[in-house]
Amino acid sequence: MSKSVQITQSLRAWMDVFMHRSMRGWSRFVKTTGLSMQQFSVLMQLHYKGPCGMSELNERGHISAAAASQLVEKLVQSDLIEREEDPNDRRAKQLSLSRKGAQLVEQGIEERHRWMDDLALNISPEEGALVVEALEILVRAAGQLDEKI
Amino acid sequence: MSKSVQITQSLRAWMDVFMHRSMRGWSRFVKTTGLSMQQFSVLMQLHYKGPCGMSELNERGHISAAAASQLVEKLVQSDLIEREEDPNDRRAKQLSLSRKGAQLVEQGIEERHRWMDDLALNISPEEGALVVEALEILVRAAGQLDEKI
DNA sequence: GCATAAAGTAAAGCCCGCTTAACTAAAAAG
DNA sequence: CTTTTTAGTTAAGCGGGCTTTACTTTATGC
Repeated sequence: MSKSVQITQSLRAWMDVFMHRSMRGWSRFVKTTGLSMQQFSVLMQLHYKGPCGMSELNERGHISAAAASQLVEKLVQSDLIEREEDPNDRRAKQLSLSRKGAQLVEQGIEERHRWMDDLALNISPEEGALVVEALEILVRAAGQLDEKI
Repeated sequence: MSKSVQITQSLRAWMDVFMHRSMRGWSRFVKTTGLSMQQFSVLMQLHYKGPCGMSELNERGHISAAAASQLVEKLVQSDLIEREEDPNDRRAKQLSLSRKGAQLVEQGIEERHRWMDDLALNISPEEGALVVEALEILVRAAGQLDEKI
């Protein structure tokens, strides 16, 4: 078996294990919040990409402006995000996470991270060094991939 | 920084990169199929766990029997799964992927694997050996985690 | 300045997926 | 053999989320 095929296969095997676990945990968590996936992904977006206007939201989420407006309305009602007028363009709104929204996102991330932590406990220190090195390589490679797009 | 904290942090960093990429790709793919997430997850379940009856479906999916029945009905209509009477218990049904359903699942998995393959291209052979070794450790550790539950 | 474009909202309507409740058919229990 | 339980379906109804259309308000182009 060639080197590159071997890498590919290892990555695929790991992906299968990983996806299965994390997807299940994730959708379970989102369910407990009472929010829809869409709603939660708006929160995640605000967390990772920072505050933005309505238009960014509907473009990135591939939904209509009206849909985005209604989505946001609910999140504002639930006190999870804040919607303020943009001082530079009074038509536009600035959306940002409220304290409560930020906490919820943090909690979700924590949730996702939990089994990573459990996993770490099943790895010996010697193996750990190897794993750390390998993951750094992977994260770097993933970054290079993004640049190329 | 202690060894175990370092492992944890590397795992978390990788998870963030990985989840972001794969979730986005996945939901995009599912959208192209025209199926809902629920519907697709039934297909995935049949793929990974093999044929099963209706009751397994609603228990595993945390939905009512009625919901499962309707879900399955649509998938049968779309010719993605097959529903046959269980010869041993004529009340029960055996659900299995149709040829078309299996192809769709394969396609979805292929889709998920694609960027793993691109990633492999950004890794040198020397790094690759390290990565392969590390991923094997991780898959094994994940397996041990499952056993403990 | 006036027409046009852009940002967002409101309302009406549609489709989807879920739930409950009632039902059929078969198996198990007694 | 009758009763009860189990597997699954059907139908009615609700709510969510989306779209379209119409509208308001603000900015931009000529």
